[in-house]
Amino acid sequence: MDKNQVAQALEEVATLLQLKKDASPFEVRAYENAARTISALDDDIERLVKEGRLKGIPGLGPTITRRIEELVTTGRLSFLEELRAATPSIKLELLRIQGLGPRRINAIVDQLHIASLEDLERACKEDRVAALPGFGKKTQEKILQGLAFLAEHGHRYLYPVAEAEGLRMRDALASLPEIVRVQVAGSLRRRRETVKDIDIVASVADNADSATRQRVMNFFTGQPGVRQIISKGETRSSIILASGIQMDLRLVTDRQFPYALHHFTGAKEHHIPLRRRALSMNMTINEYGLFRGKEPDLELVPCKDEVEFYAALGLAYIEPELREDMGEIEAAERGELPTLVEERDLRGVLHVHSTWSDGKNTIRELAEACCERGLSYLGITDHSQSVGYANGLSVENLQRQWEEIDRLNAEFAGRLVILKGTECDILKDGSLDYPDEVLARFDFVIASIHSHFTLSPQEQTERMLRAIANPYVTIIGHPTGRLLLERPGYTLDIEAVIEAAARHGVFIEINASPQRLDLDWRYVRKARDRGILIPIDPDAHSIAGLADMHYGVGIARKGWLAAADVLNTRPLEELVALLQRRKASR
DNA sequence: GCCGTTTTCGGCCCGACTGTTTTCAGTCG
Repeated sequence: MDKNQVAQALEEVATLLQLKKDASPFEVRAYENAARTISALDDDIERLVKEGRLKGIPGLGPTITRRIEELVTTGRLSFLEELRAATPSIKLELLRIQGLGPRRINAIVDQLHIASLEDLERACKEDRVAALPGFGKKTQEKILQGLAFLAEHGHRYLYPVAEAEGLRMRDALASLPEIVRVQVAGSLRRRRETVKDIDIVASVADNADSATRQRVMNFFTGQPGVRQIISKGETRSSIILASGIQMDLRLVTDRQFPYALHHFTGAKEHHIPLRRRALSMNMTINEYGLFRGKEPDLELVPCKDEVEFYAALGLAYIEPELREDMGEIEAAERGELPTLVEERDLRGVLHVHSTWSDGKNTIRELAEACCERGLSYLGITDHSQSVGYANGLSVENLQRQWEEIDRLNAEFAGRLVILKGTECDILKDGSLDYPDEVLARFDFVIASIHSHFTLSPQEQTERMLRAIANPYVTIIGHPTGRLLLERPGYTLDIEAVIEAAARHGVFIEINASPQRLDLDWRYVRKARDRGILIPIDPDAHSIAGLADMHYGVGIARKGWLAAADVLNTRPLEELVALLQRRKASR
């Protein structure tokens, strides 16, 4: 049993607990905290349990420690099983409906004997929900809307969709004379791989009146493409856009802006320890300020931006991408946060498809586009021979492609170097899709899985480990094969993959395609800690696809990567040396 | 359920908006 399974069980306990009628919100939080604590552990959970070292970890008291020990040693958690047995599954389903929390869910299910979403819809239409104490017509109508929304948009959005909407609204608001500062906040600013809603924070002058705020809110809710107004006040309004995504605007005075921006950037998990820290320093944090002292003698600690905000708490500035309660506060305290990689640090690209396989542009067109982007090398990696659907290259066609690359390199000399690469399939048994004598002739080899997704976790891991051990493999492509919001990755032991890659000197890519963003940022940091250099690869199938590097950089930053941790920030000579060192070591 | 250099009991991050109320509960972020 690994720590993620333990964390998942604790999270499930928290979810089920809050649906109990006499639930204590603090008990719920205790399990949520414990789940986070466990997933942040560096040590092996089974060893910690065996050696009795769970005790003393902050956040794990006697009860939860006992429960974890039971789970790890027996593989079962009786407390969780009791909770599951006592909680109708419909209550869990209803949690996904906006506006329905534990209290209302209990009232609905227990008093109206609702067993399905269809039951609930019928109860609403028959006015039985509105008749419940504490409910009314409007609540019932909201529930109906929530049901419809869940049916249509019960999912999250890919980062680029949300980013485009967020920037469009930010720019529209910035054009208003009433607005002093405006910025996108929330999970979008933290560059999460998917986004549920968009938060925007804007400021008006410190002396702005109510009418000014109303004008801004009218503008916001009156934008083209607003499908529905969920709520509208003078400091907060929520809308649903035509794309189905929800957008919230928070309006504050300009003096409050840095605090509000920080507050609405989150993550909630980052705020909780930060506020605890503030309290220990005789300060309190809310969205309107950082205050010293206690009520009623609160004194604002002036901050003109977030840098000063963190400084007031004795911390180095924490970039939004890092605000996930993954150790960033401790690192900021010690002054050990990395300087995160930026797009302009990238010197070249290594994972690009051309018309030789399933790409839309010729190598020449791609090379020109790279020059325009100021890049100095381009790795062409068309698919290998067995990938029929993607027009994979036979050995014969490879030879012709290499001749073309040689000609183009002569033509582009001094501007760009084109490297001969391949995205070579990892076959079912872990062998590669070209013979060794062919692999030996590439400048570099990306090895990827594109078939047999349903092998057992053990088989899939062994398959991947065998590929990593192949001396001609330079980079592992999209290591889990996930497609965000579509399908999970193939099940394999990613920690074992990282371990093997570190041992063999193989790089693991961040596939920058916004549908993939694979390696996941949570593992990027682990790979970095094991000394693995990470290429940020666009997996471009066209010139436009080169721009996806932007999303890969976001994930690299979330994974704490500095420029030095990224393979393709290296100048050409250094990159070639690194690729050859790998060759020489076999 | 966890925690403690004011506390082993009584706190636990904090505020906006909505709707059903007539002073507040529920939900959300």
